[in-house]
Amino acid sequence: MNDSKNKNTPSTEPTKAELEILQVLWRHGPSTVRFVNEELNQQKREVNYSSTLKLMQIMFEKGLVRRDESQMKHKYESAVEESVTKNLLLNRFVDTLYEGSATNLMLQLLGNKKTSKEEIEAIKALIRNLESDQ
Amino acid sequence: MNDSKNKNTPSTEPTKAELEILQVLWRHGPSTVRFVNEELNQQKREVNYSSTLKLMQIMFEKGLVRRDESQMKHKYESAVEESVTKNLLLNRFVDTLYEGSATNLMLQLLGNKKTSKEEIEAIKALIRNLESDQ
DNA sequence: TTGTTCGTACGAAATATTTCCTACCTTTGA
DNA sequence: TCAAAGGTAGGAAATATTTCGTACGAACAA
Repeated sequence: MNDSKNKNTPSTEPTKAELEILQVLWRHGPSTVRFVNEELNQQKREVNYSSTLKLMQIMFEKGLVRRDESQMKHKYESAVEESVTKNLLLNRFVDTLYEGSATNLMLQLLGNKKTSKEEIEAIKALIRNLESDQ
Repeated sequence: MNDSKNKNTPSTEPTKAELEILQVLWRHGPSTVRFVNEELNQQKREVNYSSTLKLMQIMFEKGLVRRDESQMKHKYESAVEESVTKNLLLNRFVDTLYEGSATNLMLQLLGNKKTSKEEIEAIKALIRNLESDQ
């Protein structure tokens, strides 16, 4: 089944390369292939224009993006919501690595050297807000 | 460069299937191929014995696992530490999806429907402990 | 001893994903 | 008008990953 009409949930998980493209679209809104390609080259790595084009065409077929073909330079935009997609990936991640337990992930995060003191502070503040809201 | 001598950091990211095998090894310690294969079939999905074997041989070449060949039934064990590997994957995940910000990930996690009330409670408790420790 | 079971090794096929070449059309500027 | 620049489409190659068939040796039971 293909739920390309469903604006939210990607029927198929975006691959790594597809995710990079989605990020550009989420950040910049409707964009041409050339723009996306230039962003990728600038932000990530060398990619040939036609590679980006092909990928975006595939994403179109999968329903991951919509496109406006009224102009020659097609405008592509994400067909899946950022938060929903990230949530999906996050859940999958937590399921496979932390037995589905967000707490386990948290523990890892808080013990993680890459998580700075400021980050931990921010997280604590976040929790305090949640607590007072209740 | 191949750091298979380094007990901790995988030189190459484990793939999805490799990760499944590592999980079994982490949970059960040194195991035979047959045991791992049976675990996978029970916990995850149908896999042919020789597929599991092949994968574990590849992991051996990559230095992801060590093996004891003194018996005919080789015993494999993880050559990469669970927490280190998970940390690596977690960091990569946070980098690609949340601009490297653990806080951003937290926000997503706390707003996530799949994260139960109990989970959130546990996280809060966790933070309270951290606070009082300081 | 001999056949059956269970092990390893390894090539190769099957899939999934990514990259790029090439054809061909449209736009634009000299 | 026409060449150059820039678009799309799509096939096919290149890679990465996963799966499995098959050969062959060791162990074991009849």
